[in-house]
Amino acid sequence: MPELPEAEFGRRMAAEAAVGRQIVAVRCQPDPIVFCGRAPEDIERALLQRTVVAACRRGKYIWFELDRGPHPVFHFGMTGAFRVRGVDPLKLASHGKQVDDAWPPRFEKIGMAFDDGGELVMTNARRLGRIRLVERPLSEPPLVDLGFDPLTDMPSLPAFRGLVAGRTAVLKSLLLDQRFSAGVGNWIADEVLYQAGIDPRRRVSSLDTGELKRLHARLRGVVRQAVAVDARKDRFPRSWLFHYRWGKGADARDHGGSPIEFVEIGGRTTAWVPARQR
DNA sequence: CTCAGTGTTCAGTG
DNA sequence: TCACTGAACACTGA
Repeated sequence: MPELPEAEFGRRMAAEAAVGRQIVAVRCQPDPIVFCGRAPEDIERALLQRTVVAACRRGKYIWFELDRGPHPVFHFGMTGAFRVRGVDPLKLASHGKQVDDAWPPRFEKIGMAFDDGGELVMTNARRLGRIRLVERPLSEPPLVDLGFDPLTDMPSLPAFRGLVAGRTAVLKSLLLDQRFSAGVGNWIADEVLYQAGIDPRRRVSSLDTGELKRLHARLRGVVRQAVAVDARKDRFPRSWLFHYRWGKGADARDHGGSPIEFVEIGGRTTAWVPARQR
C-alpha cells in the first residue's frame, strides 16, 4: 500500500514504536529477494542491540538511523506495510480490503522486538519490497537518485518552474518519475492532474503559467491532505477521483457524474475525466 | 484459468 | 543526457 502518504504513515508508526528503544530481538525471514541477497543472520547481526535514533523518510523510502551503522532501509514495493503490535494498521486498502489482526501478521518479512516490549513488523505479500543495509543514513548520499519530496521538500512555485524548464516529458510520466518528485505513485499522479484540470497525456512543456501554478498547488495539496488523514482512504474528500476510479467499468463516473476514461500512459493505467481535464 | 495491480530496475532504442 | 518501451520481478485476489 505504498505511495508517499502510506509510507509516511508507516514511518510515524515506526517512529512511535522504535525511536529511543533498543532492539532486543530480530526475526528475519530467509528471503533473498526482499533482502537483496543478504542472509537473515546478516540482518539480525546488524540490528541486534542497536538503539533506533530516528525513523526517516524520503519519497517512498524509509530508513532507521541507528546508534551505530549499518542502517536499515525499507521500501514497501506494491504491497508492503509496517505493523506495530497492538496498534491499528491502515485497515482499508484502495479496494476496501480488510487487514486481519493475526500476530505475527501474514507475510511478515522482518520482526523487531524492543526493550520496552513493543514489536514492529514489516510485511510484504508480493515481495516487490526491499530491505537493505546501508553504511550511512541516506540523508546525504542517496541510495537512489530522488527528486523533491512533496511533503517535506516542496519547492516554491518559481523553483518548481525551474525544475520543469526544458523538460518535454508527458505529464503523467513526469509525476511518476521518482527523480522528479519522490513519493508520487499512480493514483496520486492521476489525482493531482484531475484536480488541476489537466489532460495527463499532455507534455509539461505545453503548460501555460496558470496550469503550472495549478499543478504545483494540487501536487502539494493532495499529498498534504492524504498525509493529514493518515492515508485513510475513507477520510479522503468525497470529491476526489480516487473514490470513483477503482470500479473501472465502462460506466465509471466521478463525483460530478462525468465519465472516467482509462488509458495506459508509461505502462500504467491512468484514470482521467475528459470533461474536466484539458 | 486469466489478468490487473498503490512499484522499481535494467537493457535497448532513438 | 533525456525520453520512452518492454520485460522482468512475484504473487494475491477478483
